[in-house]
Amino acid sequence: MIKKFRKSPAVPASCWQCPVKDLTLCQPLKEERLSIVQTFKKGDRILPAGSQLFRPGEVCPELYNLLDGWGALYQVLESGDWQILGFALPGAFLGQQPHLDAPMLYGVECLTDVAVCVFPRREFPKLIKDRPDLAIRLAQLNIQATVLAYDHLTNIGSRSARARVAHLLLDLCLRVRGGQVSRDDNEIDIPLTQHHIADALGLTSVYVSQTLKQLREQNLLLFKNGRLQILDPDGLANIAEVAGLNLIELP
Amino acid sequence: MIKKFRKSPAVPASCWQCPVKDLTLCQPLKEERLSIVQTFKKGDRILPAGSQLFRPGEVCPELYNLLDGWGALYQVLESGDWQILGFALPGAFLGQQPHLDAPMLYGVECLTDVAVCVFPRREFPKLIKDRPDLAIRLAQLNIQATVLAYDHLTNIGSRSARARVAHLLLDLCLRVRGGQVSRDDNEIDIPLTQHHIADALGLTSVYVSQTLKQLREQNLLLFKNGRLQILDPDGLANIAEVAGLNLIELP
DNA sequence: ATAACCTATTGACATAGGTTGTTTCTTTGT
DNA sequence: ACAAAGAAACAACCTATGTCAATAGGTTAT
Repeated sequence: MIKKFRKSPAVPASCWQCPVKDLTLCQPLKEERLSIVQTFKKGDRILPAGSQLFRPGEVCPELYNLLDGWGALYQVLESGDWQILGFALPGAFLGQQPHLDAPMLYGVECLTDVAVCVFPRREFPKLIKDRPDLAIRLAQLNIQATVLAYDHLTNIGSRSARARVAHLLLDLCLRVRGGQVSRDDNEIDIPLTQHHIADALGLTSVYVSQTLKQLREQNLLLFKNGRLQILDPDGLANIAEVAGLNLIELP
Repeated sequence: MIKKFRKSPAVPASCWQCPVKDLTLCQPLKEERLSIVQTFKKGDRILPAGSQLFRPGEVCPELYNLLDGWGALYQVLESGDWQILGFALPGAFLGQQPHLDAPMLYGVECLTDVAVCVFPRREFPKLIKDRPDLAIRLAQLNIQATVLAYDHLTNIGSRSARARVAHLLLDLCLRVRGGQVSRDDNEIDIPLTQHHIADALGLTSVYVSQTLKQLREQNLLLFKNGRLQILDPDGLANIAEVAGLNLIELP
């Protein structure tokens, strides 16, 4: 767990002060209409790094807006292996499932201290019912999630270890920065251990270590203690075999 | 391409005769309300096996309801490698993207002759706007797609080749059958070559061949010419390391 | 019936990445 | 400041899967 560079998260006083109101489900709600959500939400919550927002197999009575911090979506198999499905950044809307009341098909672990806004699951359909803009926004968020998963899938399924690591780190960098990586302002916090990276990419942590060493020795990047520096964005993108199409920008 | 066992697809005379009207986007529309879609849709289309519904990178002016046949969603990388992201069965709603007008981030290839119902993309928001039930249904379909992608991800990222193959075939069998696999009625058409399976699972076709041979010699399954027989569902499920949670049932 | 082309099978060999274990470095808590 | 726990680094060895090449069977088109 890497906490060093992270401030502890705080919850907003109200929806109008919400730090992610323009990123998450609430995006379509302008000013006065935000009260819809303000009265619907169950409250806010702070969770410590390492805790579970919910676990696979568990019936979870809530849905969450990630306000601050990072989460990891994961599944675990019989063998005990973890697979990290993706990383959730502020603005992510978490906890949805095909069947509202079914046991969760995946879990979310907090990678940092985390602040979430909590919605009651059972009432949720009522919230979006008769609110087409919210329903449309929900559909859009879910497509984004699908496409993110597709890219991750391609990364794991078709690339070498080096390319996978390069691609993941570049991608995270872009998501944190909202689309831009420049050569000067290139240092960001990525609260992941090499083990997390390994679990996300279907590799071993020791091989991730070797791979990062390689990339470091080629002056492509530095990754140390949850801090990433992209030294050579173009070189990295090249190694990552980015087909141009695969870098998603989020609206 | 495997056509032998397949009948050629036909398009329905109208939405009321649509074979997938209760599976796809239109599910919430009962009887008379189906006319909404009937007047909105652009028409139907038949595509031959091997053709592309749309290609990655291309701007696609339409959205599709898969009426009959199978498709494969895929991405391709610089190196020329394919990654199959998932298989589309009748009822799938295809062509969505985070940005309506952007070049497609993935492609869809027809694995069999295929019939689709065509929607104009630009007008699509108008269709679901003010129709919360459709918007909600859309969101739900998209969650299903995400969860399917998650399972696929876990399969590729964490399992051995044997387990991957077993898992994929079991999963397809369940999707075709709508949730049930019995020991007697266990033979289904799966219009895939070993090469498709390899591309979906991040393996080589020659290794898939060896793996299938193994599974065959252990009397677990038979896969020949696009026809799959599950001989030992429990044994297979065991090999597939199914954590119980991972078998999705579609509503 | 023949040719051309996929698709699958098999075998020999190569390698990317896994495993295990030890050491060293950081971070965290007292 | 020190101890304990967690991350990372390094090395020696191993194996699951890939690569290449040759063969054979099926399917489609002429």
